[in-house]
Amino acid sequence: MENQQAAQDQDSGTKTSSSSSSSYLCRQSSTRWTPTSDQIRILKELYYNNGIRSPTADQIQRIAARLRHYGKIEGKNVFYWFQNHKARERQKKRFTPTAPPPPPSAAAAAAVIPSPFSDHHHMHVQSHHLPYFYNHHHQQLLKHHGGGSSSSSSSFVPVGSGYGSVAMEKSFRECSISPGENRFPGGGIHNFRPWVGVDSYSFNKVTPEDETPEDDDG
Amino acid sequence: MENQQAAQDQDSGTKTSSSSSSSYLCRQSSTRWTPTSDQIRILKELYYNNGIRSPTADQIQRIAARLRHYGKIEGKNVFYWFQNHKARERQKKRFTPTAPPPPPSAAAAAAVIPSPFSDHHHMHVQSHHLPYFYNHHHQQLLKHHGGGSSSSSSSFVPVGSGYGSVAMEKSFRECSISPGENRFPGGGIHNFRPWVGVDSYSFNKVTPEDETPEDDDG
DNA sequence: ACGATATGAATGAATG
DNA sequence: CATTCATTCATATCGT
Repeated sequence: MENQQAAQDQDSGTKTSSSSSSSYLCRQSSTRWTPTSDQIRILKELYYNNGIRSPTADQIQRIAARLRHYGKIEGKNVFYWFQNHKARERQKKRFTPTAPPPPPSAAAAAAVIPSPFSDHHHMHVQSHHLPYFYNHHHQQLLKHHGGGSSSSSSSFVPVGSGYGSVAMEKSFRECSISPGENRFPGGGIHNFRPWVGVDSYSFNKVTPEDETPEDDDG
Repeated sequence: MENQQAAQDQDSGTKTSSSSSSSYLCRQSSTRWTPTSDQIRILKELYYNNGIRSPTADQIQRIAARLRHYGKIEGKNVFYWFQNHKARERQKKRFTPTAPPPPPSAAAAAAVIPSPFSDHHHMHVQSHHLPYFYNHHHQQLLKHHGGGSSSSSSSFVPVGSGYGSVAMEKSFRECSISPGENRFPGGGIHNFRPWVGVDSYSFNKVTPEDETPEDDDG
């Protein structure tokens, strides 16, 4: 799963199909980050072996810097990856009431815990035909270098220096095309994206549980 | 919906037989979940009659438990089904720019409900309903996910409301993070993105092709 | 058999 | 952190 195409996205690497003679010009220049196999491998290692679930800003920077050797990647990609990975694991656990793990109160249990849901990932090269024809545009991302923080963590200790708890509240997460003096006062304000502001809806999830599982809906 | 047939029942997907041995080395998870007619019927009932679009983990368990009576099913299947169903319906709506009389009231939402009772798609009936062209350019609708009703009540709820008034505007995504001068105060705890920090001074590109930030692990 | 479509599955990204 | 959306891949099935 964690590997669908694993294309080289650091450059305009044209994905060449190594199966059919048809010249499929698969697009990989999507807007989203397409992690490479190596990146996935490292991320998983950090996740399972190191037990990193919610890396701090410091860790994210370093991880992104390291993963950049294998392809274009930004800090936010790392952040999202961990967020998603953790969230999905939890989510899958919620879906399946099978084996509710009792809290062993052991925080050091950072072992390789496979997903109770599907720990297999397909390893193919997605060399198929084009699903449909689509016009792609080139979304060239800005190129920025990574920070050169020499913390030199050991091979096993967490990459983090122990920043503390990152609350990571709601902040505007992206797009700063307008290079203004966007400084954030220490008062603690919630920044909203200037280009959006119509997401307010009156409805809210009621989380109903009054569903009769027998014949109410039938 | 090229519905297959209710044959596999609780047994695993043995209906595939994998007659055509493709050159693909990986068959992923083999047979994916093939919902039975009863399962689909119930799912659609829950979707249309009950207005469940995004069931909570709690409901997913219950639904899966109930549907398991008609065949092997897991929580993830229910989850994916609702996710996909909702997404596809929205997708179809998106790709219908012609002759869609704009239903002003929520009553129109009920109009789009294709009568789950009469619409037994046991075989391949009603399979052709939309040409389903895929010539979508990168124009997306405004993100306004307000379909979080998930009302499991037996009462009929006007689901689907909120898809009418869309401005069809989208801002650029993936604008990279170059905030410019915005740097976070040392004592700041609010609104800081872990993935940024090094980009703060990215305005002054010192190394355009920098690749080796440091050695954290090695 | 091939192509197209329908649809399950996966995941990056975003919001609340 | 939970939930949702958008996009894409994978594949079963049908139409030709």
